Amino acid sequence: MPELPEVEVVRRGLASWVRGRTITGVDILDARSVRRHAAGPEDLRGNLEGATVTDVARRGKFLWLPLVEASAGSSGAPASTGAPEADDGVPRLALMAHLGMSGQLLMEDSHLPDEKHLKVRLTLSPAVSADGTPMPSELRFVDQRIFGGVFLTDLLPTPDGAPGGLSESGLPLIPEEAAHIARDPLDPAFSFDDFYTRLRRRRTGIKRALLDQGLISGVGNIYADEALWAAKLHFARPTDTMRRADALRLIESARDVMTRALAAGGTSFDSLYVNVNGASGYFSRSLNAYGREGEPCPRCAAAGLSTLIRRDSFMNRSSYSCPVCQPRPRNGRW
DNA sequence: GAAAGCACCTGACGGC
DNA sequence: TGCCGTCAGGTGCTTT
Repeated sequence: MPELPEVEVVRRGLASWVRGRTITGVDILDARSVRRHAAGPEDLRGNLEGATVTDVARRGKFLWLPLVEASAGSSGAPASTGAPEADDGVPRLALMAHLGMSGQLLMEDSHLPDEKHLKVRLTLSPAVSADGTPMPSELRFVDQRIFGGVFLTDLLPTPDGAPGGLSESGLPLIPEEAAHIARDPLDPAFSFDDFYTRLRRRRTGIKRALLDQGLISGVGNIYADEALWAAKLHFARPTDTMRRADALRLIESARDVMTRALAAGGTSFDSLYVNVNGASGYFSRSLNAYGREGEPCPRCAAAGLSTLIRRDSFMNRSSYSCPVCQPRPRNGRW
């Protein structure tokens, strides 16, 4: 299941394949995967055909391809988003993608058979690699559970003038649909002070806050559990009791676990997450708490204790923690 | 306005 | 063998 490291692996993989290429064909095989494009599949197709991809950017788990449209009037396609037409090479539109639970963005040659859950296919203009070999001609969006999708959105200037997301170009542009998403711990523009100030204003538990993409992005259930385990914090710890040192330790833990996951190519439990070349990551082997119910807590084991990781139901999903390292409060005091 | 609950969705898996 | 229920979980919408 893709979280921030997995999406970043995909972004880096895609960047080398699609920058500067023009979309020459669009096949929408399942309208449910483009349901967030309010104007419908035909409008999406009309706007994409002839557009050129300038970059691949990401904020949190949202990924987008900034687009320079074909010259005004050449395609006859309506500009459904209302973005001003311009011919200055600056992208005004972006193709947004969210992988949801099971989405994949794959670069493949056209002769390869369609995947069982292929939803959208973009055919790209021919290009060759630095070594002269032809690049794959298709960008495919594959999604088994259909929690993800692709849609078109306007690009807006960022309020602070900082890059809208991680990308090679670093343009200060952000898709309208991602403007509410906070920056993630790996983003150079992430502000711990801002995060901590907003965290203290919340009246909820720390894990629920970690999963709120408007407060901090990129953290999903897996890395929330791993970061909380590393920081020795219980998932239900009230946010307004979080000391600055607690919050700092938590953010550094999240940053550390996601950096290591990124280096390992992401976390894969099954075939639902793969990179743009279809390969799985290896970080699941390095998880300390998530998915390890009934197994010894590594930290307790190192101290000679035989504590077992427990699983609790939380927010209609599972939460894994160590009852000794991450204790519940005593007498209501944290 | 903020927090919490729920629907969406498909495949794997266990129990009968 | 086949059916049914449960589980997995990110996001947006609805309810409180």
